[in-house]
Amino acid sequence: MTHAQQLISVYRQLDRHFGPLNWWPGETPFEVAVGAILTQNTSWKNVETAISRLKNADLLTPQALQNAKEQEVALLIRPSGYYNLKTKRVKNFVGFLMDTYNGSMSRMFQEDMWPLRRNLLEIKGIGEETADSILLYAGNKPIFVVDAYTRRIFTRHGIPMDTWKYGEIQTLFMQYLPEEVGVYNQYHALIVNAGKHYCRKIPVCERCPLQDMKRRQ
DNA sequence: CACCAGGCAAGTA
DNA sequence: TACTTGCATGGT
Repeated sequence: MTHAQQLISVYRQLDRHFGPLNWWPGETPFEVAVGAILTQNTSWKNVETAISRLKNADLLTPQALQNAKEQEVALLIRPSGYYNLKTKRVKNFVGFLMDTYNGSMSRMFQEDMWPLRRNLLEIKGIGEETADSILLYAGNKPIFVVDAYTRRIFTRHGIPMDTWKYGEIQTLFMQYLPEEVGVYNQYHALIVNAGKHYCRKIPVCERCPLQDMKRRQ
């Protein structure tokens, strides 16, 4: 079985199991971007709480966040963990958005995808996964998001991605999948769902939808 | 109690 | 280039 066939096979199995997931949970592109930063190495449940608290304080806009004091933001996003660090990271992104695009996400997404990705990566606190999550789920750009679940699921099912670089994994998916936003969107959402339910560090493999694949580790 | 969660940057060898 | 460490809350 080639890598291409495995990627397609996993997609089909997970898609049949979970159905359409319609990611990302978030009402606006800006909310999606903030969520992408807050969820770094943190459970989504905690991020939901933090996002709700920002909304209730009317701080979930670029303008409001830029004007807010660090201490106020930190207090509100406290449930998402690393709150001092993430306050700076969110403000770094907001500063870029305000300075470059007058706070407009739609203006930002008028840029071409790869140049914009390079610019996002220059922001302190935005790495490859966060940048790609913003591009795909806030901007509907055709880029594949790689995360810890991707490495773990495919390592356990025969492709040892745990030792691969981010770009190597991303290139594999983007080579062998149709270059469509809908496919990249759904695939990463499927992987996160599969990871949460069946492929945590402490494995829960009994009802794994990928039963027929050879499992390692 | 220990361990984990939809990472990232900075430091060291 | 390839590790290691700090960052922090809430759930299992």
